[in-house]
Amino acid sequence: MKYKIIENPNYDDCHNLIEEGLKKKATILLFACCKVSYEGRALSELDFGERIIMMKPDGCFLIHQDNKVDPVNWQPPKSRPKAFIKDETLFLESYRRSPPERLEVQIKKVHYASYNLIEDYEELERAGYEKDMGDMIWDNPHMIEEGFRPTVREYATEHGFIDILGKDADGNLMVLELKARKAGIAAVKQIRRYLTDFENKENKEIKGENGEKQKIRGLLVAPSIGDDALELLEEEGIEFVSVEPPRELKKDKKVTLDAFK
Amino acid sequence: MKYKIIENPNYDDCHNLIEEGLKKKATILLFACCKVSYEGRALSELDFGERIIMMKPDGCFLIHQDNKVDPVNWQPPKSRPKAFIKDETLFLESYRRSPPERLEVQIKKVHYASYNLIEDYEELERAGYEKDMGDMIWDNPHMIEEGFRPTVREYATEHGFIDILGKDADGNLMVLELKARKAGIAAVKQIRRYLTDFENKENKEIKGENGEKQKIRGLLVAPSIGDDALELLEEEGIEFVSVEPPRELKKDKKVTLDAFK
DNA sequence: AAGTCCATCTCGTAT
DNA sequence: ATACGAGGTGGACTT
Repeated sequence: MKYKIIENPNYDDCHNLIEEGLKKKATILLFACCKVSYEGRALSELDFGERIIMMKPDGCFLIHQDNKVDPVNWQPPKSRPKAFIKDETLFLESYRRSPPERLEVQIKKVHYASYNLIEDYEELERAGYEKDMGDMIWDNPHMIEEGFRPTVREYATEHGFIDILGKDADGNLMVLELKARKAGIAAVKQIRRYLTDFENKENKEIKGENGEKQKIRGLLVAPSIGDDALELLEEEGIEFVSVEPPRELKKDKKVTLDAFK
Repeated sequence: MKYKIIENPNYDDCHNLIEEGLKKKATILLFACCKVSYEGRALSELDFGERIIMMKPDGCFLIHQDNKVDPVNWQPPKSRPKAFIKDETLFLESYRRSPPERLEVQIKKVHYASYNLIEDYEELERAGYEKDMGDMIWDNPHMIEEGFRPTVREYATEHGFIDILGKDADGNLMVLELKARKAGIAAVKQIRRYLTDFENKENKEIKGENGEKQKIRGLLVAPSIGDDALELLEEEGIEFVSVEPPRELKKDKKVTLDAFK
């Protein structure tokens, strides 16, 4: 059986269904009037009201009000769920060891409860992220400028990792900072810090292979840039290159899997 | 009626229930096998699998797999939901104007569907946050040190807002950065930037009211600090004060409400 | 509408 | 286990 629903259950029946759902590694759903207490990284109380309660087989515990994307209270994966009856009242509990966190739900009235044996073998395929941009530029450096040769990705500096490091046609060092969304002031400052790292280490002018002088160029690569960020960027002598994050999903993996059927 | 559930519905019946739920401003729940496409700030595809779908009356749209706290796909509040049948298949859609985003769910099989008229007038009461710490220190400055007098909160600098600005018993300027959780390197760097702002503006030594020399002291106030952050902090001459965020819920509001019953 | 910053951020990944 | 950073961050608040 794929799922089980009981409507208007008493505490005992609901308790049994939850226990059964937990044992079967099912996802449990309740529409119930409840009161919620949380203590852990912070502290919270939510007085009685109707909510949707979800308990997933990985230990997640979610309590959703009738608005917002985020649950009003929750516990993360690997938390330990429990249901028990005390003083003739049904309680749900979820406990986490580290950091120590406890969620307690006092149930006043259950409208219905269900457990669901979910079959899902798919993972989300996504595109349009910073990493995708990095892959694309690494494979097509000319989209930054003719003659650009990327040499290192995630180059470690004192202030963090430089997304892409390379050289231009004249052998000047290029420091690329990628952003998959509109770039703000923070991104410009980040490049500034990377450049300072190089200045500190080996002075701004570096000797090239043939002994000629080399510059260090800072580039912000993003689909667009905010006005204030643009202003700061120009002051700092940093360059901006507009690149849209790639919006292509790789279907290759799926084709390969299909071939095994 | 508080809710309505239909089990193993055909597309038409499910479509009708969703339409009815949307019209009644209910929260809709489905346990269904579906395929999900998203295009907007990024791009994603999720092939057929069983999921829990939730549509809230504020326009939220959530698709939950059987793990993780976060939904695998979603739309934020104020998105426009729609259900329609095309090519004898049920589709759900949610559209958002700005930024333009569209979520499309192709339904293969609905195990059950429900709408739920949720009554909930409570809001979460919470404590243990940075703001609570700020309130507490503002009202009890001696917990930082004897003679500390806070003067400004959220003081604007070039690099952001200083949580609390004040003076010590000797009239030296104090820059407080608050963290409600264990402080990391980022917090130390943040204080460093604030101090630099002052150095740039008026040099590190500032004249006091009586012309005597004044120092600027940077303080990191948090329940604890990481080892690497502590190291950096000592190098930078910044001080650390251990303060736990307050963990008291204000119940006054509730008492007042009870009095009206 | 756009920017700023906190969060029980979550979640992945590397150490 | 911890540290670090990205995210369709979300959400509250300010401009």
